[in-house]
Amino acid sequence: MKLAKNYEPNQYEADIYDLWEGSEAFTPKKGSHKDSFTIVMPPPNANANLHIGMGLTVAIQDAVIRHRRLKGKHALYLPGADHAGFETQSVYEKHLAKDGKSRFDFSRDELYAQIWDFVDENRGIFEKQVRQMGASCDWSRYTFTLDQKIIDQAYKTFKKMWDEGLIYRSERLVNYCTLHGTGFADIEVEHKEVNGKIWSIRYPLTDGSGEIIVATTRPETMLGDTAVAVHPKDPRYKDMVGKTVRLPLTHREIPIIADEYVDKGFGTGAVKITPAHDFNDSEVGKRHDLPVVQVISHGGLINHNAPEEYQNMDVSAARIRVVENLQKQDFLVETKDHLHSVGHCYKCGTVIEPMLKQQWFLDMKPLATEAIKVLKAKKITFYPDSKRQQLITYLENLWDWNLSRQIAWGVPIPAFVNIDDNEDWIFCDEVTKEEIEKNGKTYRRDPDVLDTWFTSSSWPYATLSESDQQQFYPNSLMETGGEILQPWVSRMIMLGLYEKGKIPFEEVYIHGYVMAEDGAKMSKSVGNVIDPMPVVEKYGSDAMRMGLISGRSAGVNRGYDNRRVEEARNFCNKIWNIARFVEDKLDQKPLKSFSPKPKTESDHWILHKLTEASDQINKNLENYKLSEAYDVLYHFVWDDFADWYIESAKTAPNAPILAHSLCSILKIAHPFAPFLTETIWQTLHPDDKSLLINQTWPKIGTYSKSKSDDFEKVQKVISEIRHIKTTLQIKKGGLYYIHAPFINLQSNLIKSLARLESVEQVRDGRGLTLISVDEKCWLDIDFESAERFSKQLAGQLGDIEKQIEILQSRLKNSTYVDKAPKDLVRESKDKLENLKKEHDLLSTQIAQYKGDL
RNA sequence: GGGUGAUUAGCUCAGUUGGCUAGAGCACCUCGUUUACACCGAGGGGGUCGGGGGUUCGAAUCCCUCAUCACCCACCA
Repeated sequence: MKLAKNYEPNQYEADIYDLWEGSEAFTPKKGSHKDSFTIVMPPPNANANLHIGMGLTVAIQDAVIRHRRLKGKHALYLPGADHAGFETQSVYEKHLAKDGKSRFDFSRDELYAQIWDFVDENRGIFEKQVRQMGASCDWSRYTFTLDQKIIDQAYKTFKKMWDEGLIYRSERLVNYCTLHGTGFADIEVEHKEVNGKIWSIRYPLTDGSGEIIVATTRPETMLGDTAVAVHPKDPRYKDMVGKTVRLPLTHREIPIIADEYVDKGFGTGAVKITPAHDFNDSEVGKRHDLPVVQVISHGGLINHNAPEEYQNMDVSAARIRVVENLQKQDFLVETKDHLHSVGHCYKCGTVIEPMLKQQWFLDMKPLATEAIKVLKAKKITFYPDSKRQQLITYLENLWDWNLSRQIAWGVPIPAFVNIDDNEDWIFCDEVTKEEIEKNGKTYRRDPDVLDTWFTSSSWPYATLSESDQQQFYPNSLMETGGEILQPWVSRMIMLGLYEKGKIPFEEVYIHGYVMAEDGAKMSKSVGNVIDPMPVVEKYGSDAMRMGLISGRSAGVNRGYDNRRVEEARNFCNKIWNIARFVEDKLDQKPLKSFSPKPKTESDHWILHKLTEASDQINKNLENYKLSEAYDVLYHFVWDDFADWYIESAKTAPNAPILAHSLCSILKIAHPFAPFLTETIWQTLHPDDKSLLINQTWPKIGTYSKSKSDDFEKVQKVISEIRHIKTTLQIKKGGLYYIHAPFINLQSNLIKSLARLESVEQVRDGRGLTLISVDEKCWLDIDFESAERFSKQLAGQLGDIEKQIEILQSRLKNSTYVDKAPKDLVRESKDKLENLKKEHDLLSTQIAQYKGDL
């Protein structure tokens, strides 16, 4: 089989993936933990097609996995999908809305079943797309977050925490979205700056001795006020503490209390306290044992605890009415504009209402403390390291975690309450039943489900069987985007330590977001989301992967750049054509059957360069410098191998060296361009069942360093001549054809390239031609370009003189000679010597050139 | 309010403990009718590394300060 002229990725990619998947290549062999390498894929949401960010995820993770596999590790890349509880349900609700329905038209079980089908369909699409991107995952270990083993693990953990008193049930303020009808964890609330107003309101003292003026941004909540607070050391209000005020509009009598929480400098220094609808107020209320008056319902309407006038109004309407009435009754002192931060539902943008609710909470203190310890001890390496500190800060300020969600799509909370007293809770994992009997009593299931992060936080071990855990836990690398550092990475660390007593992974690599091409964040509502699949179809999966990796470093957000993908596509084609050239010289023998025997200087040089490149790429990949590794590969293959070695090898190709080099290039390029390299490998091993994916990283080649250096000297000469006028070219039959102005240089060059003893000269009006005696090689000298070059040479001479000056003054500086590292000083001296020589050479050349003309 | 990161060529970005004339890709200009490749080859132009100050023999790199832009966190009514 011959390689076609251009690389057309979509002709090969699907077949190649099947070839891999059909073999055992993706399944790691059994072995020790030390000899293994694991990445458990952060499960993408199973509710939608993949976007380009997943392309980057796969590109990075798969490159690392393939590299470790080539290095001889038992590499496991475990794929998965996330049911993404609330996320998925809200996507599905949008589907329902199109048909004019809402989730409240269905029972929980019906809804659950419908979403299950919906997700099942999408999961197929997503799995196919991950395959198209070339991810070398072990599909036999594929895990969905609603698989029984994950649920079992979640219940096991839940029970353990329950038994140890870490999980508790409590009526507390939670972040509540009145539109979605569910509570959230703190991390899910999005704070936005909002231009609001701040109102100052007169609260008259009941004893008629005056008034106190409070400032608030939410006047409607005053319907539920149960106190006014001032700072204990505030002289303005010292005498008022202990008195009571008559709450305007509702006319309830509430006390004035003193609490450290109040900031004397803000507003009027007096704060209204609404324990039912504000987190701070709730804390103050607890300290002072204040009553809690809830005036906003879970649907976001004012309830029966408020005066009738306001009942069933929504919050914003109530606010307007309250302000109007305050003004009418002369309680309003002033209104000012006020910029402040307000929590919003991250999905629908509804203002989050702090709402009193019975929920399950997890006490985070003990878990966080352990996690902070391992983070501070650097037991886990972070790329970039700044993310580690960020996590510590987060963990240090963590509040208890609200585990309850009032949605259908998720893992039911395995808790049942005694229907007689509504207080006696028992743990039971028979969650398919609504009610159970125990000890002659009836218990009803908690209708809520667990926060999706609670189940997915066991991901590093729950995905693995018992025996797998021996080999693959802790995982080697957790590679993920920065947006889930806090909600997910932190919790995996806490739960891993809690359940397994070990860190869940040894290294964490955080990639930045792929932004839209203009640098803005991609979002569905803006409509600038980039779909990776058309990119894969147009340029190939390899080009997309390399294009995303190229020039991108850990933790940094960057826009998608199609030029990078085109660059990578061209690179794929370059490798392809290198393979075609080499294929011609192989004489039908399999690529890997050659052992290299370097003959010429260039042979030694390319083996040296190859060794250097494979070494650097290896080191960069080990340190997760994907972009740098790719860069080394790109320039080695293109500049060194294609532009220098192949060009110089055209006259007398050394097949074993070409074959060996290509063989190595395929291996070191494989992590970046798996499809392309495997396609070439398969084509060049027609009668062989071996797979490139299973080969081993290239061994260090043997070469002579001095001969390699010799070739670099030749390169330098050639470069100089090219600089004069372009063409070092090979005619049919392998003739050199060179334009150049300098006889001496030319003669040397011809000799070094063609190893000739003598040359003949022919001169005409336009220039001078040098021809080797056997007429296999000649140089054509063009006076016109020589003229141009003379100016450049003069410039060059000037540059060298400047450098000499700098070096000389540096070396005259005694502090430099004393303080700078000795080898640096020596280097400077050597360099000065070389520059001087170069200067002399150039001067003579210029003189000679004038003679030539 | 607190924190983090960024600012380098026309564009998108590299530049790991301070040390070769600051790099790449794309774009631009000149040249080339080459059986590996025009998804190509050779060459070229283009940057006072955001401004200012400091430390140092030496700063894109360390410190201070100012400016602009991102992002994250947060219970100041």
